[in-house]
Amino acid sequence: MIQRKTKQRQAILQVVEAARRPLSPVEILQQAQHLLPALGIATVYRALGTMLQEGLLVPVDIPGQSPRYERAGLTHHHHCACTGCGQVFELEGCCYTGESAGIPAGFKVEAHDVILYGHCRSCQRR
Amino acid sequence: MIQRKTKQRQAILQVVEAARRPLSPVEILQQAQHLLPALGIATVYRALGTMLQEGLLVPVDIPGQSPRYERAGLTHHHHCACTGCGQVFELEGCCYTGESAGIPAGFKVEAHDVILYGHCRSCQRR
DNA sequence: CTTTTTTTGATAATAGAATATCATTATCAT
DNA sequence: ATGATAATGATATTCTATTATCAAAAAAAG
Repeated sequence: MIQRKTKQRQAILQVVEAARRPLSPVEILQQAQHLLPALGIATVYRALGTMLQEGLLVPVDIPGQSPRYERAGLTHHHHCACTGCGQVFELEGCCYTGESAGIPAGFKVEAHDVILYGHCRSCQRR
Repeated sequence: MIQRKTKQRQAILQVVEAARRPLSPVEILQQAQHLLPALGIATVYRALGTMLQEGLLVPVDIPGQSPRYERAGLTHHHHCACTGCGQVFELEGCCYTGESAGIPAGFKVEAHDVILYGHCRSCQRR
């Protein structure tokens, strides 16, 4: 699969790398359109697909929401999500010890996720 | 909203209460059809909706999957999900201490979730 | 600059889950 | 048992996210 260097992909990557939080495809589209107003949503999905394959990005899944994406290679961390506006933020570090009771016999844990839910500052007043 | 006692709702509630793990709407449909073969998916969704409102059930959200449901009132716990077959299992207790670094200023944490991912015994051999 | 081939953007198509519709059936109060 | 009305089941519809299509534009190579 040959990859050409296009303005669109550069803009998309730039937006994701500059973000301090994981972004959804639509958020990426909107922010990248500040750089390239004609950018289309299909291009965003295509770029996300190849960047995932290339290992430049990783998905961040929050239940009930479309997947977010953040740049790969960040130190191990988790996220918190605002129930009001849907924004997702990064946390630092991880409290998970690797031990849990009740794991079914034979189940091999390979990954884990911790998500905090709440309301962000702007959504407090409701 | 008046609630009549129907065979369908009894079967649905019975299936959820008997399950040792959270079930998706389709899983509930399939298992309840062992009791009531003519049961339709619309009835399952309707029953889940009212049972959620009544507080009989609570949703269990796993990223990228349709929501599961389990009976309400269980002690605080979390879940693990098999990446192979998609089954979700209950864990016991909770390791989350309530402290996390990097919470954005003004963000008020109201809930949290911990999910372990891996492969269950039957999905090991692949 | 020209040619070749990939990428783009607009939009149609698809897929999956959840909801709405409505004639029929079942429940409940009398 | 009967009548009023809620619930059901089959299916159509909606909704939303993602993918496919294809002519036009852009990138890379010569």
